[in-house]
Amino acid sequence: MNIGQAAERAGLPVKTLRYYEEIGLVAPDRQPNGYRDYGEADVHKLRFLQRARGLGFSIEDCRALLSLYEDRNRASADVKRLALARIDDIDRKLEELKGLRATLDSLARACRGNERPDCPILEDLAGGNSRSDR
Amino acid sequence: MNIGQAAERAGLPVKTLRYYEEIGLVAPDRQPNGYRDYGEADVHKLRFLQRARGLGFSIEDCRALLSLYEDRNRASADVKRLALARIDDIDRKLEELKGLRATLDSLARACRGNERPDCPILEDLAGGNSRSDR
DNA sequence: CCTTGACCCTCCAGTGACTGGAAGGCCCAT
DNA sequence: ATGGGCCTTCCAGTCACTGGAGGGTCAAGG
Repeated sequence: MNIGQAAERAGLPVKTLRYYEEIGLVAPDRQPNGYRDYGEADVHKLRFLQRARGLGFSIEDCRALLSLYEDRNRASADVKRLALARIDDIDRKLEELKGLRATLDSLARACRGNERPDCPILEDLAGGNSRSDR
Repeated sequence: MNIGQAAERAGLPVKTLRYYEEIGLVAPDRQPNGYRDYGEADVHKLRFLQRARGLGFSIEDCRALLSLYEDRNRASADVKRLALARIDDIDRKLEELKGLRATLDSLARACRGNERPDCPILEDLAGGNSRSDR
């Protein structure tokens, strides 16, 4: 099938499919007229990628996952290791974001948000550790 | 002062200072030998940027924040609005990450992680909505 | 005076994962 | 034969830097 239909079925933009071919992730056949010719197995791989990317795996992770998936004799331990590493990444990111949120929230709460020029948010940004480092 | 010292005091890499000059965020004077010459006010702005970037404000947000900061007559409401918008961004990101984490976690829990080739993680990635769409 | 090493300069290229657009070829229906 | 929709390649841009080449400047030590 043509790239448009494959993209539709994979839930990915056409541009992304071309990009994935360029970096060697999914390489479709070519029709005599030069059009890419995606088969069912390609669409399957693309869907796999769509989902894995959506779960935040990097392209390189996806490449590993895909080769694990292609080679059904590989141990599921490898895949599990990748998934657990992703969970750790996510946990770190969550902590970081929660910290940011708390800081911004306390700043916003302290800010009256009126017409007067003084603003605790700007003061904090300006001061760094406020007056504790002077 | 030279760029190296300014970078040190702002807690930013030298390359970043040059980049900030290039995009017109902080433009230091020049010494006769062509070296950048950062003053106290510049260092102040750089620290401001370091902190704001660390809180996840984009460069464009920072540009707005900085001009608000420079112009002390502006209302703090503008700043508060920016901060609240950032909090909303963070909340959305947190929800998204929690969802990803839950999916990965349930997948990893279901995976025995042994030598056998079957793996619920790969099966989920392959199947999309698993069997509900066949 | 010369060298060494730390610092500084500009300019160019690369990152990740696409995205947008130009310029042109192919296919099908009218 | 013409129009519209698909397809092709190639190039440039995104964001916020980061790395490196190739060279200039400065202060200290021999």
